[in-house]
Amino acid sequence: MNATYKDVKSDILSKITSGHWQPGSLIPNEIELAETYGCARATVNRAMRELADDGLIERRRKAGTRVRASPIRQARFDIPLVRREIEDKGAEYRYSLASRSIETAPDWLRTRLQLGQGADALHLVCMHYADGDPFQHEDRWINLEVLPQARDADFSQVGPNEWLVSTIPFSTAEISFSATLADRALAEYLACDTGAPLFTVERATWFEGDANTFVRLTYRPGHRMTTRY
Amino acid sequence: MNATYKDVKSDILSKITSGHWQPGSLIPNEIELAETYGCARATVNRAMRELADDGLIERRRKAGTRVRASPIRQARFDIPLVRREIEDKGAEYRYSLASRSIETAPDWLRTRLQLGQGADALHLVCMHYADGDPFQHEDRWINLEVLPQARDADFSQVGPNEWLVSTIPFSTAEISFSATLADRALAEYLACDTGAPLFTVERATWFEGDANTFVRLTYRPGHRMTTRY
DNA sequence: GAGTGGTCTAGACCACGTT
DNA sequence: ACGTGGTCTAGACCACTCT
Repeated sequence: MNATYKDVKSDILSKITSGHWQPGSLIPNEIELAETYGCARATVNRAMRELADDGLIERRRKAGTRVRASPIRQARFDIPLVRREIEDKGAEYRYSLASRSIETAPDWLRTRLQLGQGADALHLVCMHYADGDPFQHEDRWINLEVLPQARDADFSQVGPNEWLVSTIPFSTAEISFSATLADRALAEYLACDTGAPLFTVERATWFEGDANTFVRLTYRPGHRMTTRY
Repeated sequence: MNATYKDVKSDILSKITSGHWQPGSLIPNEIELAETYGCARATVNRAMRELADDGLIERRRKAGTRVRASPIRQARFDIPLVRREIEDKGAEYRYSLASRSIETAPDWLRTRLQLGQGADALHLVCMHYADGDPFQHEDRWINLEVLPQARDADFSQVGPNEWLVSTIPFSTAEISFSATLADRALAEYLACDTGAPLFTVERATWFEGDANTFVRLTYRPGHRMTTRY
């Protein structure tokens, strides 16, 4: 009696994980569950909605609620600023700007960001250090048509990431992970051997339909991105 | 008037993304918002709760609700079965078992899974193909103390992943991504050059406190994992 | 048509944390 | 102490979709 939505959720969850309710099987409807747990239907509804969001059950009007046959496993990763990533490990963060130039966007970038022909872009290469050791190499392009103020921004002290976050805090992004080989330039930046396998993150972000930046982040050898679910 | 929680959510969202409500600023409380939108407080509450879940706002009792200064960026990845990953691309899936043996768990595995000394583990090496081309190499260890039935399972037709999902459908996991170099064996399995950079996923899963499996999945060169947020 | 989940309401009480 | 969000309730109506 007087069950909270958390009580209901965890009880149903345990019925599922224990195998008491088999994958694919039908779960009692909300009214029955409300009676079972002695609570309001809205309380059951919230518990069930969260379980559905977590990918454990599948709900359809009229057809009812079923335990997912093969649960949708999803992992969530926090995408922190490099500075935080480093400082959270208790290391000292240092940033440096390696190069800065204004270029007409190369073809691959125009394709990636859907830019017009001859569009100007600010090209930055930066390094992020943890306790003095190379941690991450950043190769960034900023769309000057959308962000003309980047032309006058000073990136020698503050990284473009932090500048961007304060300039356009909310945007949609496409992010992708892959493995790349250290070429000679990268090897020098990251103080590793040429040919080392490097974990790489690429991110393109948009704000209200316009692409504003593309960045390729390459981590020092051995870097791992970890999460639990 | 008669606003739904989706109306409220998207209106608040646009006030944030447009910069109308600056990062760090205080949002009106639920009662005021309910009056503004002409709906019940519960409706506003649901909208705000979802925005908080999405990492856009920060809520604290008594202190009120604020736009996050630096939004928590989080990406969600679906972790599909390889079979689905391949079939969803419209390619034909093929599986093969390369080796199967029962071994005492090596030290690194015992550490990773917190196994006792001399624990037996089933060691499987498998390949997953897309349209006949190598797609993913799977190096898996299954804890036989927890899953003794794996000893008699036939992994020649069905991959261990699918077997595990149907055997212990729900478990917690630790997953990590990295880049590794193709050694000679991997290069042969994946039909690539030795020294190629390979995207690698490692996953350890637990069920009710007991580790049941550890797997290292290595993708063919050039593989990317992509998502939007 | 009918059963199920999806959502809204008006009100209530509680839990937390700031002041 | 008090203001805010967190949650619950009992009831209502609606939207979807299966039969």
